Amino acid sequence: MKGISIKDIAKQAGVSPTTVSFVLNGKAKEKRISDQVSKKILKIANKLKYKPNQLARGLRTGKTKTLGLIVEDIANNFFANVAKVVEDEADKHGYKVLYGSTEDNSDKARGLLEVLKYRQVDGYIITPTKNMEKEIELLKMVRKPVVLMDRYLPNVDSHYVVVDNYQGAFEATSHLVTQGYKKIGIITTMSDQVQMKQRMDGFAAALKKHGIPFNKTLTKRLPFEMDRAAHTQEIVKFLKTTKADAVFFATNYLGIYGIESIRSLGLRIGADVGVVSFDDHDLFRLHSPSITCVSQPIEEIGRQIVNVLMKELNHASATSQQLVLKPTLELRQSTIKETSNVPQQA
Amino acid sequence: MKGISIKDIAKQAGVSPTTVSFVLNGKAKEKRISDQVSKKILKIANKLKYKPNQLARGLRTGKTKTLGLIVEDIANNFFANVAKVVEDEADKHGYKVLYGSTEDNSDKARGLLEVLKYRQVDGYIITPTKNMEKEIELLKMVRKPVVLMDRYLPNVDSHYVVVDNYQGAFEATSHLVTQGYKKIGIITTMSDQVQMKQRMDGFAAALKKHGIPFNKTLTKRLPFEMDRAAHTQEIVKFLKTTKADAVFFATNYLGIYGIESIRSLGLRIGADVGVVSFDDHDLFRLHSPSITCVSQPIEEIGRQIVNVLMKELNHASATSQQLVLKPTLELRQSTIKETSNVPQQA
DNA sequence: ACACAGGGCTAAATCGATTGAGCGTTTTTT
DNA sequence: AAAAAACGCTCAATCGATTTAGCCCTGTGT
Repeated sequence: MKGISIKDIAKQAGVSPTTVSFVLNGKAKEKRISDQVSKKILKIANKLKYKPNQLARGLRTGKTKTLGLIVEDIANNFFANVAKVVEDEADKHGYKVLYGSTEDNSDKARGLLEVLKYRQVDGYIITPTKNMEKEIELLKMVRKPVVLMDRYLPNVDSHYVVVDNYQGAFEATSHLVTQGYKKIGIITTMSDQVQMKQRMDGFAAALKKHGIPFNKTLTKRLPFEMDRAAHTQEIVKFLKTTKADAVFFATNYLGIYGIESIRSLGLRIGADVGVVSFDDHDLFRLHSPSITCVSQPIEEIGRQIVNVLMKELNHASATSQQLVLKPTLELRQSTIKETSNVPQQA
Repeated sequence: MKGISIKDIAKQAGVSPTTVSFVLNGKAKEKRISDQVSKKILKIANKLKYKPNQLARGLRTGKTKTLGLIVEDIANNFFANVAKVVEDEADKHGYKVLYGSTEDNSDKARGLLEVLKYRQVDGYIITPTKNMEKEIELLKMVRKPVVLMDRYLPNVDSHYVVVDNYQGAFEATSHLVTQGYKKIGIITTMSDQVQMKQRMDGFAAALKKHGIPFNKTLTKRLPFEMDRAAHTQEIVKFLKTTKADAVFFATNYLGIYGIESIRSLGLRIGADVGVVSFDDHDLFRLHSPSITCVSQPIEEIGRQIVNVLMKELNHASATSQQLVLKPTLELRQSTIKETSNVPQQA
């Protein structure tokens, strides 16, 4: 039950393993192997359904045809969807994907990197956590292609694919203002990473532009590692004490917790509390009222990530590719203040 | 920037690579290596932060410490959550996970298996598609541990971890009946695989038990590969023509499409059309009205899968472990017919 | 007729770890 | 005191593919 090896082919063709290797790697011309022999080898390889042993090849070449995908949470809608696109795209290039979730925990992230390193993945797709600068630089040093996603590290010159978080938050917040909301709060994560900072900045800039003073008490930052109950509890407290009439939730899971919290207070989404969340989700689309959100172009994010990575794997480019894709503001009912909020199904 | 190898340690310790290998593999005693040398080697290995090259090791031993995870759709809530638990659990045993989605397409599944095979994964977690009997048997033949999930193949004796689909559907349907619904339909997939068959059977048995005749026109089967729009279109058509007063949706995505469809018709979920879906989802929990569903114990599913696989990897057992976990019926508002359906937030 | 240039292919080293066989020394057995 | 066993460790082959160096042969130029 062993696999077919290059030796088996060599034996059948009456040539050396070397020749077989040359032919199967498309170096027949370059290595001046005759067409006769070439064809014969190809035919036999086909007949035996030869598949190169990736371990052996990897051992020799250092290439494993494997990518490492480090996300914040593979169970999260956004990351799971990206993971799917990434898998699909990677597959087109003959790559497989090893994945792992950081839970936004730097130690876990470092552990993952460690494992992926000694598993010798060829390239990395990383949702970086705090203080990962050194690790990323190290990967650059050893010439391992890296593409950051969802966020990047301001002090590290690297490839990345993100969305325009500032713009997304700005539009979302502006929308809240133009819809007539006055006391607009933001609920975000403890993270002081760039994507959150930008969402915060976009939020603040939108308020400023519309002449609304930025009120620090209307800001709430919650740690990722808190559980659902604690999250909703905190959000409820926030809503009660601030009496905000609209909230911008800076990630999808905060949006979900937020909906839960607002409803548990008996407040009407839209009419009593305007809601916008970052990221789209089936829940946002189908909720009553439906939830306005900043939607990320997931397909394109995934495609571009792999795209950049493949370019690097083929021949490292001198300059970093830094793609900032445009998010879309999905206008829905959760930001309608005026009309009373009649559920669709009534 | 090369990694530390066993040779480097050997050199520093002034012993042969063989000795180092023995010590690092815990065979010091068995191979009668002195404590002195053992400790020295261990110390050096630690100092140099030696990490074995998995490729080399795999090439020699045939073990890659990698698992293959084949799911229907990694972007699907259920599978993504299982994937996360699987990754966590596998990690505890030093295993990494390669994943892939079948899209319920046998050819894609076969392709994935093929790739995983020549990547020499040590064990397989498979959500089988139609007609995969031969492939699974083949894996058994070559003594590769396999655990099926979500569904199993009736004609193949293999390990699996599933939920009691019959029971779940039975309870869900019984619940609909006792809530006063009379014309109960089921929307399921084209798949004639066991999990769907059992859900169908559980559905039918519940009707029968309550003296409701099974009406074939109240059954709708939709192909996985259809897109969202086509799905909702079909469901709308079904609802219009059958005038069903309740529907059991056999999977989470069908439930989601179903909610969309019912609402687009202006019908009230619960009051006009009772709804139960298989699988839980944030959307079901937070929808207005909230959606009654059959919830699968995801944590335990993931844990057991890895558990069974690890047992196999250590020493193949003679008998197949076939775990059927109990799902939970989450009672929510979508199956309340009597009271008019007031959204929570009103 | 002799050097030289391809042409067509192969031997052997290599990647890093594992492992069966075995070698010299000391200790125990009888 | 000779034989057997126990010690403590190493040699070299092996996994499968890649790759460098180079061998032998034929044909060309001078």
